[in-house]
Amino acid sequence: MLLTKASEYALLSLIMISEKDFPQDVDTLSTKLGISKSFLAKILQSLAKENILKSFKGTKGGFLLAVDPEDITLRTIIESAEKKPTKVFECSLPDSKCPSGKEDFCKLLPVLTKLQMKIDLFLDKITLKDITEN
Amino acid sequence: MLLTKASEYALLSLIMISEKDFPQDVDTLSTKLGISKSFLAKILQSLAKENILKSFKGTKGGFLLAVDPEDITLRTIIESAEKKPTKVFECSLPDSKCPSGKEDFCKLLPVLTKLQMKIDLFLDKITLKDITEN
DNA sequence: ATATTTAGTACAATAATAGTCCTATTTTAA
DNA sequence: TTAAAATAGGACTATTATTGTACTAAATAT
Repeated sequence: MLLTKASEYALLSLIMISEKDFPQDVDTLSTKLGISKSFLAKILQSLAKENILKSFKGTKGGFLLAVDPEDITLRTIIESAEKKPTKVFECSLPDSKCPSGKEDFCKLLPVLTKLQMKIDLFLDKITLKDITEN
Repeated sequence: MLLTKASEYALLSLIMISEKDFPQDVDTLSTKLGISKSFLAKILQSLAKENILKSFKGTKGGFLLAVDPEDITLRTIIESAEKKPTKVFECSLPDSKCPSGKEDFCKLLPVLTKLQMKIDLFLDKITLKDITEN
């Protein structure tokens, strides 16, 4: 699976947060989604660290979008939630064992890199606005 | 990560197997790749079960391609190795908690389904022949 | 016959994901 | 100015998926 629950929860929270113009707190959000409060808190904190969300402590605190929905791409959201880029594949063999043998390039890498590029392009093109509007 | 080592090893093995016209045994293949013999055996057995490979027991036994390289798609190989379709995402929330709320559809699903379709299309289009020839 | 090789299953180890818990800090508002 | 409400952060635990091992059975070439 390319995306984990961290991304799922991040995206669903962002949809909910973007609908309001006052901060949504983790307790409210996690209750609405029916998921763990602490886990969601960690995820939203990651999004805040990456400047997708602005966080407010204290009473009436919570999370607000830090930027316009059209400036937040799916890729940014997902990479922030997963705390690493979403990779199709990572070669695990040492060069010496690559069956490409004499030829000094891997036969697999070019095709999988092409797929990676397609995915990245897609995730870069879709913004939170695209998801929420309609 | 979309692909696990099972797919990586499956693909690399298929590249090697397709280069020979006599059966390649697991011991030889695993040694060449520098990976676990039993693990690779299980993977190749999966491929045989899905009729990607033909297996031969006994002395001089091993694995051979069961069909022409141009008839084996990346998707078939990967799904056989992973023993399940490669999914971008699987919704884990009950409908009642989906923040799409009143509207009875998920805002996330359409966009992620579109990505899934793009990936599937790509994996269906590439064959083992495309990978091996160069 | 026997050595070689795949088939199959049950098990074990490791790693990634998902989730919990506690304490500290900040902020609002009574 | 203090109490309550919230995020911040880190350490820890639990669960699940991946990766790998071990063993036994079945088939086959020589």
